Amino acid sequence: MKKPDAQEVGTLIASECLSVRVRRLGRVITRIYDAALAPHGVSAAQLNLLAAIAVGDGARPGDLTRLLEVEKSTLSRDLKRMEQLGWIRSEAALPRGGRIVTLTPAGARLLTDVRPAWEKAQARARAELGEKPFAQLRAALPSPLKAR
Amino acid sequence: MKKPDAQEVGTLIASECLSVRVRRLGRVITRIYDAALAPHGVSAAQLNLLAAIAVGDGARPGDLTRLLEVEKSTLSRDLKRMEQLGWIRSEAALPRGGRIVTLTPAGARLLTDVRPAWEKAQARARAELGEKPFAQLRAALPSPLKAR
DNA sequence: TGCCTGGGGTTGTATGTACAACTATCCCCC
DNA sequence: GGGGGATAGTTGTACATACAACCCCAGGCA
Repeated sequence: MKKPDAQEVGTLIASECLSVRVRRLGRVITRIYDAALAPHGVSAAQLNLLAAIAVGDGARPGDLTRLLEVEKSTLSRDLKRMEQLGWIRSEAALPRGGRIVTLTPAGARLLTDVRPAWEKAQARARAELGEKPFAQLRAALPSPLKAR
Repeated sequence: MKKPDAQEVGTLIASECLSVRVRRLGRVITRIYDAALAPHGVSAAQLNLLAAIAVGDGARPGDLTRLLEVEKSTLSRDLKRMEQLGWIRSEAALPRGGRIVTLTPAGARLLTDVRPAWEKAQARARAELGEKPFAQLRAALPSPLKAR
């Protein structure tokens, strides 16, 4: 028999831990967007990245890591995949081997094509969460664009 | 030049998309908990799972997939790893090849040992987010225990 | 001049995650 | 008593993610 202590700690964490809730939400939300976007052959993560690149019509990888709070090694591989898919292009341009990433025409087309599916996912997420939690969440989480 | 359209859609998604915000938050939060828990050799995801198992002092995998909203194949592999680490045990017990997963003494000890580090992470997350967003988030997201 | 430092990027390795396909069981019902 | 369907789990494959360890190059500085 385990010490009853472990059960208490387990209950505490299961009910109070922020990472439990946030990670669970992430799985649910990601599934919704992935399902809606699947017909276009793009994932939620990839669409996030495409959008971030489109905003400035070209971005430096360092900006993207800060904007999306993603590790540089992760970004490196994600960009490589998207480059192989023909959605983006990366041009060596700056001093220290720095680069600039831009959308290809195919990437730009994908982004506009996908918009209805994205709106469907957004609506679906709102419905699943409920109107009120959706709004609370919106209020609690800063838009990455505002964030810096 | 891309059509300006793509830039508009990109900006719309970057600023309005729920998955962008939630996934970004997930990365930030996961990093905080992982860092705090690292000295104990346990990840945020593993602690979440350990806690869920501890709550009922034993659970069926099917319950865990619903509680954590995780795919059964994901759960299968995560449990396998934790079993190899000696934290849990899984006993064949029920009808349709069903099993019951319980903490080992080592798993129970880990859970209690890790509590201070978890509290540190929780405090750190609150500080990073700010008092108000933290509370809003708490209110918007149901505790998985309540959820069903 | 030659070294150190720091920014920018990739690669090795491991985990977390999902979907699809497959296997194994049990249970109901004709 | 033999399907058929529902339930439970594993395995193949691919992507998202992170940390650590590297490599490259530009500038400062002794």
